[in-house]
Amino acid sequence: MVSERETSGPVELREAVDDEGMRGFVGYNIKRAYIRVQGAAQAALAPFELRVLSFTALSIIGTNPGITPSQLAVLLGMERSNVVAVIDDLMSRDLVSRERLETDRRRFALTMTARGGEVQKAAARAIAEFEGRLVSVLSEEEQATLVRLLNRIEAEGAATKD
Amino acid sequence: MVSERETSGPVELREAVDDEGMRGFVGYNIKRAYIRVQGAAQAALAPFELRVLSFTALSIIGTNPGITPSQLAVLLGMERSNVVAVIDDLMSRDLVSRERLETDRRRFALTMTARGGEVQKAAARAIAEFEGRLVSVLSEEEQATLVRLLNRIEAEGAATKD
DNA sequence: TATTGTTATACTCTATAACTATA
DNA sequence: TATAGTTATAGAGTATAACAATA
Repeated sequence: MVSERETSGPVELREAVDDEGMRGFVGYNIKRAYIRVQGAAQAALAPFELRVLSFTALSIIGTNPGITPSQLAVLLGMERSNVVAVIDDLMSRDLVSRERLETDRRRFALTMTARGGEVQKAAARAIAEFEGRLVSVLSEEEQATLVRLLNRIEAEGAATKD
Repeated sequence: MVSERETSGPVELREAVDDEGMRGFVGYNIKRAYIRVQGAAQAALAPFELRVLSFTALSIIGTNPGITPSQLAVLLGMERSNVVAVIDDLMSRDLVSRERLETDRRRFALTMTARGGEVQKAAARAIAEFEGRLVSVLSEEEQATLVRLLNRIEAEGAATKD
């Protein structure tokens, strides 16, 4: 059994360190790139007082008028219970409104307000601009390739899990 | 000014919903793929009672013997203060050990123990297996392309930020 | 009985501020 | 004065369990 230190003598400061050992994991590389893009999105959304999650919820409600909180939870990949606060926040700022379904009074139909549409549109432009500063190091074709490869991994993950 | 609902009459359940409106953002696609791969890594590490962050720290210490907590924090992309608990956990389980630097007694040199090396090796195999179930939908060449494209975005983010 | 929205709660992850010991 | 490690704390993000209203 080897001991914890291979060499003996005084311990010296290691000036150069790196994460090369982790780069073999595809997931690690995805994570690192994700952190950068997430940071850019947060910075872009800050002036609108929106978080990435809130913006995503707002956008999905906008393109899916009448969506219920439960359906939204599935798309956001989170529990129903955690969607409540997101919707409450968007409603309190008049970005989203809701209405009970007459056919099933347990459910609510969510819709984006006119004000919500304006905010969403401006926020989307801001994200595209900030994200573009990073992503534009890739050509349009490379961006399309990247998204296609990522989507295949995501789809396989869904297939494995569900 | 348009009203919140374009159509009038009773609200009906929208059976089909989707997130197509978000797919135009490269970051959204990165995030969704990341969630899948992160989930696979968590599942792979569960038997070892390691979290993704702990495994990453353990691996980096293993390939950078003598690294200090501050240097580790930089590589992990987090604050020094949050590294403390990670190191404490790894040390309490005899996966990592530390020793004060004689040249600067404020700093600690971190090293992986023999036991840590065994656990890291087994955990790395488990992650590679679980991650492989997702990533193997891509050819080796496609995987390399994916990593290369992600790394360029990450590098641009670092350049923009730092 | 089952489902939708909701509340309460806890745990993880992360950032900030302040402390200590060393430099 | 400045830096390394540490502690305390707070804010997001997320999961689980239990409840009321409705089906």
